[in-house]
Amino acid sequence: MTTRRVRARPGEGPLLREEILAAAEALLIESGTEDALTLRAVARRAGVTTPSVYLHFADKEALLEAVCLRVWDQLDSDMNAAAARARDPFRALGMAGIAYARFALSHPVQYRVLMMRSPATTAALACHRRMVESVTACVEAGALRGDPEKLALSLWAAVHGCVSLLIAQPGFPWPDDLDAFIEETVAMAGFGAALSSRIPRRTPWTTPVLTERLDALAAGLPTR
Amino acid sequence: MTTRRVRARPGEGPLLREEILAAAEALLIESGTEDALTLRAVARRAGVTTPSVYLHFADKEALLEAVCLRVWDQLDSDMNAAAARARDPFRALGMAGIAYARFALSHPVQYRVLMMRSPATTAALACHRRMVESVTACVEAGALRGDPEKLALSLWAAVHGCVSLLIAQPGFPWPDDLDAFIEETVAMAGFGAALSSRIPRRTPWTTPVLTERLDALAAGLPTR
DNA sequence: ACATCAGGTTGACACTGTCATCCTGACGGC
DNA sequence: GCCGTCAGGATGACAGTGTCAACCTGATGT
Repeated sequence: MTTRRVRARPGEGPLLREEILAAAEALLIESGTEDALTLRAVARRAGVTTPSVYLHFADKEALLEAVCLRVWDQLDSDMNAAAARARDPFRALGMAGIAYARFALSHPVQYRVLMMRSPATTAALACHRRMVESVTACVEAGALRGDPEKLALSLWAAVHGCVSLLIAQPGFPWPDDLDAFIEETVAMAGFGAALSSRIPRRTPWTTPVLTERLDALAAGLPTR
Repeated sequence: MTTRRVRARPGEGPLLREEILAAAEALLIESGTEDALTLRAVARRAGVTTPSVYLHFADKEALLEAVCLRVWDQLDSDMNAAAARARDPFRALGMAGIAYARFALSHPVQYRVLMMRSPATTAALACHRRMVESVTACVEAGALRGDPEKLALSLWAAVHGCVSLLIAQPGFPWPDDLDAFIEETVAMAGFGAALSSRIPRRTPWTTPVLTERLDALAAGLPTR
């Protein structure tokens, strides 16, 4: 214990909490993995003994969750800002999806901890709620049809799967242009929701008919 | 160490490897989480001392990966069997996607370990390769257009995201009918790939036009 | 001056992955 | 029948982990 932290004065207790969070966040970002987040390393970095962490966090898991939730507020404002750049609700939905992916890739450790572990449901609920808002606007505008809750779930799953694989499988031979891949996945999900929500399940469509209609539809769209 | 395992005779060395794998798999399934897989628990269950595990596995991570890879062979045959139930390639693609989701939900621990951790890329490669095959058939049949590799990635991402969220967020308020949710997500991805692959990026489509065309397309499809 | 209590520290416990070292029993050669 | 050899393990130990009960300490209100 080389440099010991000066003791907080009474009433300034929560001050240490912030220092611990900052130390843990730095450790997480520098190492790139949550395995490096040991209580001893965090305490040493905060200039405090190990058990002092328990004065502000119930256990290691609570600390880890608190650290990762720290960046989560930015997600909502990111998605809002991105959606605001398009007045059309359906395009705004796509913008929000791309913003979601960018956010996840900007905070890979936090995203993995909160979304790929057992119960970090509060963060997941925030994601879903935000999605439902954008989807509801699209339903009201007529771009999508059906239950916004379920539509949002499927759309969310698609973009989550994209960033989830990118984060968890860095050794995979991903395409060179990741931005393009993300955009294409978001587009697939959006167009898919628009089309699929118009086709009742158990509809006896056949692939040749579908192919012909899709070709006709695409041919009728304006080209740049 | 109550019941000690009878020692294997020379030449029967790999026999213990299977017993360790079986013990580890049982531990994984009974507990439902990989945290319960400690080397001591595995060794005790196999009737062997702890360091003996190192005779057959480099370290704990290698054991965990080997255990989870044990069920992975079934995925390929599951998807093949499901795809074979439809002669149409595009419907077969959907069947394969649903089979993928069912497999993942049947082996949640193994799926999480192999797909939501840092480098288990061999399993991911197997998934992707299998997807590319189904997608290639759809491209040749005209249902999808574009690069099968990228199309497969986006489709895979969608279904992976779906099961990934279901596995990692069990506390989330999911819809009652999970099968329907999975089918809808797969349908969204499939229809989305079909439509999106026909619309070049940066196409200046507008939502009202798109909505009108989609409604017309859906109205022209046969009803049951 | 004194009791009080927030804000820590000390020391320990059980448990983990991992390793160097040693033992043991079956086999082949003579 | 005997012995060396080597695969197949067992022993004991080490450093590191999360966690907790017990203790200390210094500022503050009175």
